Amino acid sequence: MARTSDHRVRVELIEQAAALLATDEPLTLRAVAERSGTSTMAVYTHFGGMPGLREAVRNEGFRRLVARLEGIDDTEDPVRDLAALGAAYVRHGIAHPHLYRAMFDPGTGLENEEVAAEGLLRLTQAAERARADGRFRSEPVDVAIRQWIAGHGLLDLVLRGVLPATSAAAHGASLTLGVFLAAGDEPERCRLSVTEGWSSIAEHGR
Amino acid sequence: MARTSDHRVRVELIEQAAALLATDEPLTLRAVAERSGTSTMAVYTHFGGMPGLREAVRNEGFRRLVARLEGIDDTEDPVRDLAALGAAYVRHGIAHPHLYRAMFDPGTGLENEEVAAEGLLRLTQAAERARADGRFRSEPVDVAIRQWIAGHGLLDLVLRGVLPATSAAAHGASLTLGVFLAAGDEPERCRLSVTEGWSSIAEHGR
DNA sequence: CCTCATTTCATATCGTTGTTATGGCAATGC
DNA sequence: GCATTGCCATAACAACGATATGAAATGAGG
Repeated sequence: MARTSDHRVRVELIEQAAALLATDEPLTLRAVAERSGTSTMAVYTHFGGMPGLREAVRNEGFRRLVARLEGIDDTEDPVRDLAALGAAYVRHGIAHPHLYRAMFDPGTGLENEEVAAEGLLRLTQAAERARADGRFRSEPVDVAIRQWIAGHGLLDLVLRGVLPATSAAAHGASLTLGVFLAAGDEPERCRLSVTEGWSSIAEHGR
Repeated sequence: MARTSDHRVRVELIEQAAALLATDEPLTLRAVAERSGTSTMAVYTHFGGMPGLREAVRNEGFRRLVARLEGIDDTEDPVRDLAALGAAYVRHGIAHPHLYRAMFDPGTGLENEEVAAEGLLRLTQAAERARADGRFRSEPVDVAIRQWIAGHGLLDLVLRGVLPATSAAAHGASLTLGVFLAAGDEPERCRLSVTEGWSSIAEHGR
């Protein structure tokens, strides 16, 4: 076989596709090929077609998001950590709107289900620690899913322009607080943990 | 001018477009024209093009959703009513997945912003009553927005197939409970109101 | 070093999509 | 009764994704 491992073209195509999305230009087969310095056939040899390329971009988006979440370190307050993970999720989405939008666009989703589950696992682990500490009574995975739902709903409405980005922090913190209260946490401690967890991310910028 | 008011073709086009979406067929210009018994130009005379038709379908979706919400009658428990509105929202989206998806698909959104605000107003009014009864401390419109965020996030993830539809009720009720707890309601009363409000809708079917 | 199988991609073409141009037709206002 | 005006059928166009075909490049076996 010729060229066993040399994805230079492959990663270039993904990169240029993401660049097109980031600049609001329509993601078209010919545009990606031209900007990558190759021809349209390259997309077919590497991804089998345009849907394959889109899926590759989507997986790249999930990878970056999970990497971002894994950059959040545990502290002795798991509720704070879970709030910090939710805040990082929302801020990452706002910082990379087109990539986040692409992550939830089309079709199947085999590989990205794995990496999405990997990201959700991180939330679940924090919820498990919170339950071990006696602060949550609900099933940890349910708490994680509900915070994901809240973050995704907030992000989706903000990125569609129906809610202003300036209100994201207030709504996000309040929703997180509600999820934790419904899970059984004590109101005062909970409010403190959520405030800490959410503000701990604010500095990071993007 | 010929034929001052006769939208027969207009509503037929919208109807057939919605029918295409409902059967998972691709919404294409020629398909809509053929199924409506007319030609492609009709779409341009009535909607100015394909985006205009899509927007008309979207507005129709909003109208139906708001009509559904306005079918929820007030009781003496505003918290229960607000929960019932959220439940109706989620159930309606699950019952009409393609229409709900179309509502949040493309671009501008002038007219539908009005009708969307009209639907949100209904939630806000219930939250205002809850605040007048001393059960909520938060700003009513914020409570309404947060329940909308939760419902939309849940609906979006369910309709994309990442969450099973069977789990929608449990997550929806828990998220609603959390929003109300974060707004300041008393836990026991709140849990009762949410349970009542959510189950009051179950019978209605679609 | 030569050959040959295999991968990769450049060119050309096709089917389908949304859009525009053109003209006929029917209904309305004077 | 006639011109005007809105409505739509027909046809052509541009752009898109997809496919066919063949040339160039690469690595393995003798």
